[in-house]
Amino acid sequence: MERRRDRSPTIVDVAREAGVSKSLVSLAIRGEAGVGEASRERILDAARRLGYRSNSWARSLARGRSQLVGVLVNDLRSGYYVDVVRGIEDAAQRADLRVVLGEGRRDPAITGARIAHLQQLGVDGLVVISGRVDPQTLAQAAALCPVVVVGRPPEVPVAAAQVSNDDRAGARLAIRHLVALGHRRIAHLTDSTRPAASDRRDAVLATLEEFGLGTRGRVVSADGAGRLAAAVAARDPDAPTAVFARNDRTAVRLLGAAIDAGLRVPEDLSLIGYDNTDVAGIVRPTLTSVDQPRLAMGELAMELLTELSAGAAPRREVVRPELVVRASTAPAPGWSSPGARPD
Amino acid sequence: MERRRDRSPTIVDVAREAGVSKSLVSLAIRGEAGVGEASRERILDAARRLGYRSNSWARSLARGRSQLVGVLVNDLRSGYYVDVVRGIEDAAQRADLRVVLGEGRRDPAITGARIAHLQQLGVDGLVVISGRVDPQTLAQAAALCPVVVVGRPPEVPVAAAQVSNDDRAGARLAIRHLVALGHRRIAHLTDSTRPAASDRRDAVLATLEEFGLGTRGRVVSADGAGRLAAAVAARDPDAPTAVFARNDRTAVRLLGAAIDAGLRVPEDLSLIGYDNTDVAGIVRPTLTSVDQPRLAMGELAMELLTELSAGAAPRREVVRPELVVRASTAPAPGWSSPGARPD
DNA sequence: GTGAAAGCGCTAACAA
DNA sequence: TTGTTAGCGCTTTCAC
Repeated sequence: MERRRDRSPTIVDVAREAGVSKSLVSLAIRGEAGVGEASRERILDAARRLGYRSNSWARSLARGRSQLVGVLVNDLRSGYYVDVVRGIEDAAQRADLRVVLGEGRRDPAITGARIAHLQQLGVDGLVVISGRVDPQTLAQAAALCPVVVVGRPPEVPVAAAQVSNDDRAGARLAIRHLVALGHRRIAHLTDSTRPAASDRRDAVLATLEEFGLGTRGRVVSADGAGRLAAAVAARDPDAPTAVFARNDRTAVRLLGAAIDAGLRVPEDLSLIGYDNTDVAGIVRPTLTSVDQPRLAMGELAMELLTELSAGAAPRREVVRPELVVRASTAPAPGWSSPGARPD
Repeated sequence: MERRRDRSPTIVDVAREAGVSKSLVSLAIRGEAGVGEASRERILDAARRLGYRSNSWARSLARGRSQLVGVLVNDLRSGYYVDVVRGIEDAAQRADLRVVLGEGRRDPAITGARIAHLQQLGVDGLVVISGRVDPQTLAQAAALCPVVVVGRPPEVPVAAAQVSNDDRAGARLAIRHLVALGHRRIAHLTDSTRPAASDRRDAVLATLEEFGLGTRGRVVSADGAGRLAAAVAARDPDAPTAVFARNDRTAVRLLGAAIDAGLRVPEDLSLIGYDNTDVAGIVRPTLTSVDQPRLAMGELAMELLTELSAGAAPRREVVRPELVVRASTAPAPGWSSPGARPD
């Protein structure tokens, strides 16, 4: 009963062609020890002649694993995720694993569906790079296979490992940089209450307080970017001279609004983003931003995944962000020499 | 011989629990007809109780296909590819297929490896969205499963279907727009000789010629963006007043160089990109760009793939680009009223 | 070093 | 409507 007229060759065909048993072919093809030099030669040769291609469905079925790691990213348009993925891919390659990718499109429902799909595929492990994933989705996923979370979703199952950056430290870097430049009215532009965002916000307020710079009205919703720019343009005495946005996306949107409002950046308004994505180097002025070591985070994620698969307890790693100073930040208007550095 | 201590339940377990045979379970779970209402109920119930999850390796192995379509994109950072993927995913969902994604990182070698990997996975079909793929790679791929190419690699195997946009038409749109704005010295910024790029270039030159606007020195290499900006800034009488770049990436790089050189865009220099990616709306001034209907192209690709899988002959579809006018193009310096439109 | 045989979990023909 | 059985292509004991 041949299903397909010209089925592709199997180890049985190779075995017949080489005049050996199929078990030997299996060993030879995987490069296992315990095959005579002569047989090995004949087998590999026969395989080549026949154009043999190993069937991964059968292999996975027989071995009970696939050598596949699934990676779910929140949004492919953001260079942030893509860089983490590359870190993962590089590490995976070294571990002789293959990566399959899925995108959640910033939607928890789609994210859940894609995660289910990846697990359906039979991945040996899963890396979820998204803050937009329901705790329940994540818990279910972690029950099925090793899971590493990169970033900070609302909740991380106890069984899962995690890689994240120190958001409080990152926010402090940004605020201290602005204070050092003489800024006194500093606003934080944010639109989210998820852990990363709220930590950044808390750290902003704490740091402002530390410097005795009132915190009232210093947190602005991201959709108020236009109003904020207008206020600065109108020389509102309460308007900030510098803004730290929760990420580059938000910062770039404000930059657009500021330019549209006729402001000069950084002369009239300094601006800092977060994530140091490629767009930060593309816009003008180029954007000062807090950098997360994305490639390293990806590689770290694979490391944690490997540990988990080996049965180790899940670890949580926090990496340190760094400030990358570009052209969007300058001394506050009227600020001359920066006496003692505030830090 | 149990390999894993707590192996997950199989149809056999479900069958035992429901007191029926495993074939009936198989039918019931897939929702096939020919299962008694009572049995179906009992089976699904048992499956739920046991937490049964169908094993896709076994299913694929038994059925000879995976319901998977592989998608290879050139570069995930570009919104262009991502949008095409979304079109594909939407169409795939309707056809009850799942998408697995791979990235070629703008490198033919990596692209080849990823394509091989996707086929190793046993995809039923493959969509390659990349101009950066070797003819040989593509030919090998097309020999293994149905392949649809989106875009214009150097060569497309006869067995493969293709979706592309009319690059000549797109280039004409751009040039005509600039001519209509009174520009007479128009340059084309390009750095590639692959089919799409060279068609755009040819169409640019042909269109300039059509309008009697000399073509000498009108094609500038992309890495000459800085020099070009400098020439404009120096008021070189030969310098262009408008530039059509081969894509948004290149256009945005030139925009940066222009701003860095102290130029005002579009007052001193008009600028058009190609692809209408998200970055076009993000930079300031916003970028006029030639739009390819990416979502539709993705859906079309899935359509062609379905046809191919059904045994139809491969088709080549060419879609029409459109010009999206934004803020980076303005009348040429000294140009007053645009008499009769040149088109 | 090599071969025989029993699975892996599922589908699909065929019988009942 | 339901059960039986023979694969799908590979891995992995266990004999030889």
